[in-house]
Amino acid sequence: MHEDAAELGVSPPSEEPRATTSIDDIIRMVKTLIEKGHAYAAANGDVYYDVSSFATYGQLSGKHLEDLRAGERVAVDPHKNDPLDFVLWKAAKPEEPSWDSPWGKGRPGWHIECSAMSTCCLGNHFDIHGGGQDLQFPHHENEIAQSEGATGEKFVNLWMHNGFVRINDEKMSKSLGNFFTVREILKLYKGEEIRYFVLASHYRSPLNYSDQLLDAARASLTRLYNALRGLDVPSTALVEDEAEAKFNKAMEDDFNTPEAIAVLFDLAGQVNRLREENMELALQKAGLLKRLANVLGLLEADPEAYLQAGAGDNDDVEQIESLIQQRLDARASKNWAEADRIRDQLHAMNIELEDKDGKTSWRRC
RNA sequence: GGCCGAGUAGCAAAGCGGUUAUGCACUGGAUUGCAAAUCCAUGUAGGUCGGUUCGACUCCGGCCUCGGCCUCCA
Repeated sequence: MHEDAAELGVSPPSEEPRATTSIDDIIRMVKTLIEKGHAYAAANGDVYYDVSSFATYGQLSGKHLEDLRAGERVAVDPHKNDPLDFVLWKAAKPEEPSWDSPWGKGRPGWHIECSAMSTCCLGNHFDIHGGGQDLQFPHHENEIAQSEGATGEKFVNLWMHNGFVRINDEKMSKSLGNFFTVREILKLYKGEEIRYFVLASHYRSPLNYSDQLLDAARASLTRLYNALRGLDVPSTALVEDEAEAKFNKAMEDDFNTPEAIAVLFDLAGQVNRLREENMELALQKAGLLKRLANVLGLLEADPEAYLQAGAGDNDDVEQIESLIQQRLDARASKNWAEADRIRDQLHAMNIELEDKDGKTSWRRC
């Protein structure tokens, strides 16, 4: 998993706590919740959270307790005071791993694990908590109730719930048989292409996967790299530019990456136009383009290297360059038929040529 | 059934009560030996039915469709 994440340009986490090594913290939090009147131990050895003790329960997901009770569809556990109460500590079952606790042997409930571990690693109050949209209720709702109930402090400032990946507008799932992994896609597409594909729609929206969309991502990225190609891009670029303000505004608006990417294309167009008439300014804009794209983890590669790299192996570079030289010779003697034949041959190898200023560059397509 | 969220041109995807989103694809032109890349110009939208407004893709309501959650597990 870490390898695949790295391929997509995802930074590794600084801490990865495990529930099984956080049992003491979990027990401590459950005890605190009981002491503060937010939880109760039932006769069967379970400990439950008393939802009615937390006034704002349901606020995150916009739910009301009455609606939730009305929607009950399943037989209620008789040990709960209220059907909505959820388990903090579960009495041990014979075949399951268990730990000692003040309430007897048992194991933690799912929700409390996350509250205890996040509080331990990040403190009582932290800035951003993310997760899939399916976790908003009840899991995140329960985390808030637990953490704020235990600490008396605000839990997190901002919740980010991402949409699901779908395939042909169907949910990706094992039962539908349309399940595949990042690793499999990485055989066909570069990590940066997948990253672009993900960033090209808002994180809250569902993301529909298809090879056509990955191809489109590839084409878009090619345009951006083409704008930088052949330029000696300065590492320090324009301090002030309208584009930067627009980019930042988009990102500050709940990570509106599609809008931020549109700014990148505006800059790419400017660079392309300025190359002819004002190289100095073109370089400044290119530097800005690269710097802003880097914020999104894009355009970090050398353009030439990127455009010539295949998704798989590429051990045929020598052959390609030899063919290009043969074609240059043919062109020099105005043997257009031979030149075109070689270009067709390269095209069959998915190589696209570009003649410019007497030189020929190539890229994979 | 209840509660949230969404429905934008050929494909994908944003903002915005009136003025070009953006990318790919398509069309015409420039450039090129021909291409490619690039530039210029242009076409194609807002699920549906109503309402508010001088004016709605944008606000309000109904309907339709899709997604998430509403039990356990993580």
